[in-house]
Amino acid sequence: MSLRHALLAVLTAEPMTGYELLKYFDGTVAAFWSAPHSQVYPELRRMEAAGLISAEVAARGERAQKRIYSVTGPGISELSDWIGEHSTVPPERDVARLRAAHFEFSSYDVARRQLTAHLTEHQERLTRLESMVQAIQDLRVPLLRRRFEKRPEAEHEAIAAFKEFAFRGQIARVKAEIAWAKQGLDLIADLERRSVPLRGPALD
Amino acid sequence: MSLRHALLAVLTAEPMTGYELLKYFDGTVAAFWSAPHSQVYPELRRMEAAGLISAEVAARGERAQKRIYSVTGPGISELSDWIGEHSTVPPERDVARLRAAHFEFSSYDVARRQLTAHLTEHQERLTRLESMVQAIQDLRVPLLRRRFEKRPEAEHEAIAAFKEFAFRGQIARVKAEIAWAKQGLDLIADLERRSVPLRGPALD
DNA sequence: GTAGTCATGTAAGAGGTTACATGATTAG
DNA sequence: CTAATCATGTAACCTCTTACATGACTAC
Repeated sequence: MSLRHALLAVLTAEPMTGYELLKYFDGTVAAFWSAPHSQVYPELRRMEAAGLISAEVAARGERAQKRIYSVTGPGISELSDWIGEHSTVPPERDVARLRAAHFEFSSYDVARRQLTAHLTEHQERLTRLESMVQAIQDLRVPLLRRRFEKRPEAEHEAIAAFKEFAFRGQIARVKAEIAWAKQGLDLIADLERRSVPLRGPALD
Repeated sequence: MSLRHALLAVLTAEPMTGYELLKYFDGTVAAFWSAPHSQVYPELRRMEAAGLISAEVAARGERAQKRIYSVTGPGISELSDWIGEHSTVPPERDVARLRAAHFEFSSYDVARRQLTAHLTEHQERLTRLESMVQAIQDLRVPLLRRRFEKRPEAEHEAIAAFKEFAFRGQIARVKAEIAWAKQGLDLIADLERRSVPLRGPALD
């Protein structure tokens, strides 16, 4: 149940509404975790019921209201405990790899299209991730600035370092995917040039 | 719905029972996809109902029976179509990274323990994956040999190449994880040596 | 006989996706 | 006045996890 901890983690930066939280889930934090609003709003209610966060009902305009959530003491403890928990790596479920392992049921054209899509998708991801790391270094990340405001200056270095470290992990991963896709395209080019036959979708 | 295609992919190698399929899911194929038996048996029944596989009921001993599944023509088509389908990369959900991004709520000791666990877990994976690649190259993989027996020799090269390629993708990924964990341990050593304070789980 | 393997299920519940749904506020 | 944004829900459905359950066969 990590959605809960992802939400807690964001809320430790500053109190905010579910709606604002969702924007961070589509932006910065999405690199590690994301969730649709249909999952976030009910979870926030449950977390409130569990005492991990508290809501302040504020007015927006004349009639409308909004709930601004803050992390409570028990919420911080919960987050802290979770950081130290032992967790087994979840079983692999990788569609791209499963496909690639059975490209012989398709054609060189189809395989090339899949790998090209994989490549461009991860190249785009890489660009986003690298600009995030740059933004962390330049202290241009709003959420990070809020964190800094709440904590003594001596702690700032470690806070930023861990964020950057996490993003560097994602960068390493997408770079590995990019290299893999390129290798695959090379492999296909070679097999095709040498006219190595594939099984294809032939009925039997 | 990729469980279905993972099962189809394995069954194309040779007809087998759900039980045997599960062993492959714990062995070779587990590097890309895995599922518990409680998910596999019902799915096989559904696939049979959909005409993608057919079951031959065979006797085991005097009283007991078993169902040996084979992929049908429509099953091969389904697998082939799926190879070419466009699929969006699923949203990231990475507990290790989410944790690492918030290590400041913990202690250097706890962070080190998490990263060490990450490191050793992926080192073990690496060993397994590398021995799998070796086994593919030496043609010591039973499932691959069955595939070869069913296909003309000219196709063997591409079949093996795609399997190896897929495993190399997993190897690249775990190597990236290993490097990341090491960088994290270095980072922690440096911060700790310089006595950079962390927030810790302090209640506020 | 008994432990290990072969073989196959059901079911409750957690977590996640997708679609349906509503309404207020604000900027142009 | 109208479109975009703010704000929050419900519900059906699918996938996956975990636990409960059963029984035959085989080697010792």
